[in-house]
Amino acid sequence: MAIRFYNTLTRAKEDFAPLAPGEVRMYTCGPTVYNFAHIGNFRAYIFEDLLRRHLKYRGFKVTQIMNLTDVEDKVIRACRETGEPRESLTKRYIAAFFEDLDTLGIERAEQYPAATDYVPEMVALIKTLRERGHTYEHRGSIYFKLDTFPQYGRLSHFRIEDLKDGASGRVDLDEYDPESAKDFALWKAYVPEDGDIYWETELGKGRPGWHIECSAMSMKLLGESFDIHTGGEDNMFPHHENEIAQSEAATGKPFVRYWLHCRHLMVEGRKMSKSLGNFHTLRDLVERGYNPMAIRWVLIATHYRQPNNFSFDALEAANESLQRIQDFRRRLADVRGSGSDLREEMAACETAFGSALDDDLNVSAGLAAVFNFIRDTNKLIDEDAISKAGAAGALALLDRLHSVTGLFAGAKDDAVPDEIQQLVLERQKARRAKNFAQADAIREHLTAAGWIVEDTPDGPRVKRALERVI
RNA sequence: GGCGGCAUAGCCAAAUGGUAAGGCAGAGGCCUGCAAAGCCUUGUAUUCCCGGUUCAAGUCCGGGUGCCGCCUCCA
Repeated sequence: MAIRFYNTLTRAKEDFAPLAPGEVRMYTCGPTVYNFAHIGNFRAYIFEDLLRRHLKYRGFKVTQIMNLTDVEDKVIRACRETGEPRESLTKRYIAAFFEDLDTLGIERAEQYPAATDYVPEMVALIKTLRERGHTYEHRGSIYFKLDTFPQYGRLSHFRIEDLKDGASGRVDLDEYDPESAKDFALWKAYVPEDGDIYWETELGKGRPGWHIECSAMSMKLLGESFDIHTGGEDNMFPHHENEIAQSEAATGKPFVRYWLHCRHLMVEGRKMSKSLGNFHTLRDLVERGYNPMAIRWVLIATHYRQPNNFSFDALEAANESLQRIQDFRRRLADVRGSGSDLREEMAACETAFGSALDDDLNVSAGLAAVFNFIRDTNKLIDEDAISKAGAAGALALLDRLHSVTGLFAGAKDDAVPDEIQQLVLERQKARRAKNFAQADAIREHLTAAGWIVEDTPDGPRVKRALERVI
């Protein structure tokens, strides 16, 4: 069955076929590096991670580009307020961003171009637009003239005349320069507030507008037409709409074939906001002792086009689910007997999982397939009806599905320290002597140290308790 | 004011118009010295409310209610 994606452009699920067979070129809108990213940002990055991983799982060669916006109003404001030079400020937050990606097990894109490294490309693109009559100048800034691009609004399904100037409250219309508030800046003339953040170019002294970087970098690195472009739903308008206008007006070619947008994250049923006190950066949660993989689970387990309700109850549930998977892996690793090689069960699981993901990344249905497999296989393990090869195959299956979801890894640190092992042995001795009081005391001691003992027919098994809330 | 989306059990969350997956939590049981893990059983689910279409509606249509996103630089 074909892979299908919901394309914002057509508002329908479409069969996916890349321009070049076997190769997918995708551009995923990245962070503005003026602050630590919050978990809402990471919902988008994890959705994009799932997308690239599933495409790879399906055999595509993936080239993913994610931009780093290191010059933009908020960056400049942060520099002005802190007095820190732009270079060092953005460098710090870029480093933090990559740390966060690692924390959540997000695979690296092929390239992370920074906007400031592509100023010449942006200038060239703006010059092309100027030559083609799509721009006008106003007080040294260069704007895109929307009425030269009649297709404007095709992605967000907005009609220009329906847009209400300033309705978002973000623009002070009295101070707004262009001929129409809907025209957007390609190049912004230098103002004193910009400090030392400017470029001397053929377009004058100033800096690029926000939207132009994505057009310039994506077309430079992926070609004038490419397969997939993603972002959060808020990027649909105006950012992506403007990218389409800039790119297609400049090249005359279709810019992007599949536009995928993910819905926002809510926290405890409300929109995440500082004033509601439910605003969380990844770092906050990790510092508070939450398991990063449980965070990944919560962020990934809801279909990307559904609003995802992040809650601490859900985080706890995700932690338990991870524990269940790790226990399952441990049981498989201990299988020694003979019996079923699980061939049919594994095929059924992987088929169900794969077709769920093929269907617009329906990860919830995919997880259900995995849990069904886990339950059925656990039953067989209880009955001692699985071969060693079958258990090894099941572990290999989990590894394959892990490559898509990043959720099915084994326990990170299975090495049991000698002193813990010693206590386990002592406890076992006490149990053999029917000295259960002592055995239980040792067990409590182990639990306090973060280790859980399970008595099995093959003897005691010790595992580390998963990280959880402190 | 305009455009778009969502509402499924205590929580999280799936479901080509064909009779409501899965996870977590809770309850009972098997197993266990006791646990843990695992398994079994367990949720009358009025699928937000009111109408309608249909042999059949969580799903389609209309009207409410609530929430979310966008309307110039927020994933």
